[in-house]
Amino acid sequence: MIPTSAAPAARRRGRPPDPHSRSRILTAAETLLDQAGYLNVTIDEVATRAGVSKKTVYRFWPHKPALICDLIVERSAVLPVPDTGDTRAELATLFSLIVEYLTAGPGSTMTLLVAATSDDPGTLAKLREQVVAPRRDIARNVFQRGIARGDLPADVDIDAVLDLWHGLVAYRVTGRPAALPRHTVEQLVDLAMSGHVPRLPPT
Amino acid sequence: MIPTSAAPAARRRGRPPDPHSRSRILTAAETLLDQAGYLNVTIDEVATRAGVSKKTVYRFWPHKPALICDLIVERSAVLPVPDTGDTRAELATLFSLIVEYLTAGPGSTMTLLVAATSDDPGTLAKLREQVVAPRRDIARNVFQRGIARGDLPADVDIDAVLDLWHGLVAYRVTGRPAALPRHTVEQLVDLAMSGHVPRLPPT
Amino acid sequence: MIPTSAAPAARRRGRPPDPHSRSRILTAAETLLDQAGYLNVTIDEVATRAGVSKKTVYRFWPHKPALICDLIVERSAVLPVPDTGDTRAELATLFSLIVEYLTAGPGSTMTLLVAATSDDPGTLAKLREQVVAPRRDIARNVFQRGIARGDLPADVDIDAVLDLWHGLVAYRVTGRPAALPRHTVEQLVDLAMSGHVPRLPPT
Amino acid sequence: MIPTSAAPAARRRGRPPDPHSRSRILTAAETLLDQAGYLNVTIDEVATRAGVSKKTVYRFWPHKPALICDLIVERSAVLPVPDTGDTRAELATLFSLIVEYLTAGPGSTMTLLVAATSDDPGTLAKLREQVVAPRRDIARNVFQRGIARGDLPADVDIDAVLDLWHGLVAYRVTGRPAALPRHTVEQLVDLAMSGHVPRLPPT
DNA sequence: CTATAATCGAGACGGTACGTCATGTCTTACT
DNA sequence: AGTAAGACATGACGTACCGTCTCGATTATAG
Repeated sequence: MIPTSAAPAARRRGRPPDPHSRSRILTAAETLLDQAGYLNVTIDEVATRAGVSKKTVYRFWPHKPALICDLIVERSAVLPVPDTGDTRAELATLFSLIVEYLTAGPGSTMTLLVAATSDDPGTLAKLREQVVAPRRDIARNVFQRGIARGDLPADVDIDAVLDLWHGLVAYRVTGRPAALPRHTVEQLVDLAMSGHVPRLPPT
Repeated sequence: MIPTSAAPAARRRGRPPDPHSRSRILTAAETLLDQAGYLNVTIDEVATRAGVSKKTVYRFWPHKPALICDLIVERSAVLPVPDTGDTRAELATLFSLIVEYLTAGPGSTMTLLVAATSDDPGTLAKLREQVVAPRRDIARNVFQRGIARGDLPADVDIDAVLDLWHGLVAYRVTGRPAALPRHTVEQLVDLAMSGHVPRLPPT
Repeated sequence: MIPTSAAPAARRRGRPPDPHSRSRILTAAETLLDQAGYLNVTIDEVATRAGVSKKTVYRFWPHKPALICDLIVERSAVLPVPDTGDTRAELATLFSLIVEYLTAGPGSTMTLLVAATSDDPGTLAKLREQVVAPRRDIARNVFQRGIARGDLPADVDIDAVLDLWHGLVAYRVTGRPAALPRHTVEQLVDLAMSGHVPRLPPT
Repeated sequence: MIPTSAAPAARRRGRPPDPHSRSRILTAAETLLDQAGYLNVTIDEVATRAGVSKKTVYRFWPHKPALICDLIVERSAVLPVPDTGDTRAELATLFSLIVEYLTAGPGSTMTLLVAATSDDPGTLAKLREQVVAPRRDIARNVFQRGIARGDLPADVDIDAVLDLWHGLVAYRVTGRPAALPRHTVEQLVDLAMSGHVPRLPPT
């Protein structure tokens, strides 16, 4: 057989880390999370399903919440809301992405994870910096484009509006399970378009 | 008139459960919950502090989540929003009660509790019927009084408005920690007063 | 005038104890003992099977070992070895009664009960006074009749012989389960008849 | 010659059990057993004293009786009765070792242990195979040496004699507490030496 | 005929041990 | 060096039995 590997310079010693492990652990954790819920995810079970030892899991993450946190970080695709020139359409897109994220996507675990991590500021901070903040920036951009186009008042309290939207969706998922009808979503977008939303205080 | 008196109630036998124990357990659990958080509440510790055996705890509740559930049920005082004739003031009162409930009150444990109960539909149902629903009814009344007075449009989608408000507060507490400034609250009340909120679809 | 009934014996007031309870409890305990063994006998279960409350059980006996003790006491029929004039036949009868008692009768629990009661001198004493001692007296009589008839040496160490016999049977039941063949029993009786057994030391 | 070497033994993986733990647990259990008796031995306490977690205890043994069983197995030193050429002296030594074993040694727990294991045939079998049987073999050898030397009849029913001896001692310890005087022991040895003991049936 | 007093069945109670399980760390042997 | 297997300390879980203690019903004597 032909000796492949053309003398890779600066040979590292020892067995190289398995690049697949990390993602296999994340996949296993995700499956379990969906099936059993956060509190029933077991590191033992994750390791078994990933065909990996617990040691390896703990090499990548210091503890369970950190693992779940990363799971959410990596699975939280950035909000794809292209600049189409149509402010109303962009807001509608944004809203439906929020719904999808919090309903079926990784965001549905967020609330719970945050609750379970309430005594672990580090993981909590990471979650906010790497998941919440980037998404919020994108969402904010959508509003700012609308303001720039003159479609939205300049003093719209963007964060308040986004928190209202996120909050509504999240609450209908966990707190008081109920559907979110199409027309309610459209009304909320219309209210934003017409400026009937919280405004920033005059500086 | 037919006296709809219920059946003779099938005489119970044996020593009745000590209602004293029950409330002492709940009190101990509440203290622990406030001090250490849901995940650190221990049945052993609750029993010890209540001066009660573990067996007695498990006689009243089948497992930890059920205990905490009852704790929240009993401690979730009904929303006291008296009919003052002033719709705007009543809405403001309602909003601040929501804030208080979700920030410092029993509502702050709800998320984790709901998660821990995910495989116990009974407890979950109880939580919703005895805590969420009654509070929602009271809140709805405040809006209906406003409608009756002509201060609010008849087709306000009350549940949507309340979910928006609850959601915003909950999200600012857990998901994206941020203060909820006074003026934002007032703007939200004003928007409701002016009817710039979701409406029910025409039937 | 009728003399007011000489000494009405201080008539007790209140509901009289149910005379059946005691024996029904003993019967239930006996059944359970046979089925599940001493360590698996539960007062709860005994009470349930006897159709009686635990309170009633504890009215008759202070604790579990005492109940089992009484069970053995009452079920240990006195050794019926009639004086037939035939010493050898009487010894054989005695031996087979010992075998029956320790193998299938109440005696089979004795060893265990004694072990379990090792820290309860009171119950232990009762057991010895009311069960072991009376049986021993009868057994001793059989030997003394043999001595009186001149069939046995006067200095036979009766207690040693009886302890040898009891010990052998008990050991074959619990310590080293094995059958006790007929011919072994006969040999032991023969050895006693021929005086080849421990003797009392010369006083 | 065929090398009867066993299979390559299917290489075990993972961290091997710490043999240190095992013996420390046994030591702790032994201390507790001596101090408090079988029924008062607590796995929690054993684990604490051994500086070991309960889990570790349950890794080695499935339940308490199994632990105590192993304790007795390991602490039951084989009967040291050297071949001195003097049959009578050897029998006396054997008898006194039996007394010591059943009086102060591990044998005194046997009864309760056997009872506690009544629904676990495996543990029971182990107890008999590894404790009772080896001791019996040694004891039997002493008699067989005596037979070979011509000091004892060839058809002595060794097991019967040994069961008589064990039974007597055990009975005087538990069933009918009484001293076992020196002269009684000597008489029993003499009876064996003179062949006045049960014999095997002619085959 | 009512008051008093005891027993009864049912079962809650404090205590204590049980045996199981999850977390996060550490060890061994293999690659 | 990195890994899979898996033992380890810690500590909560929920269950079982013991012996005690109510509760309301029942059943007798006493007045």
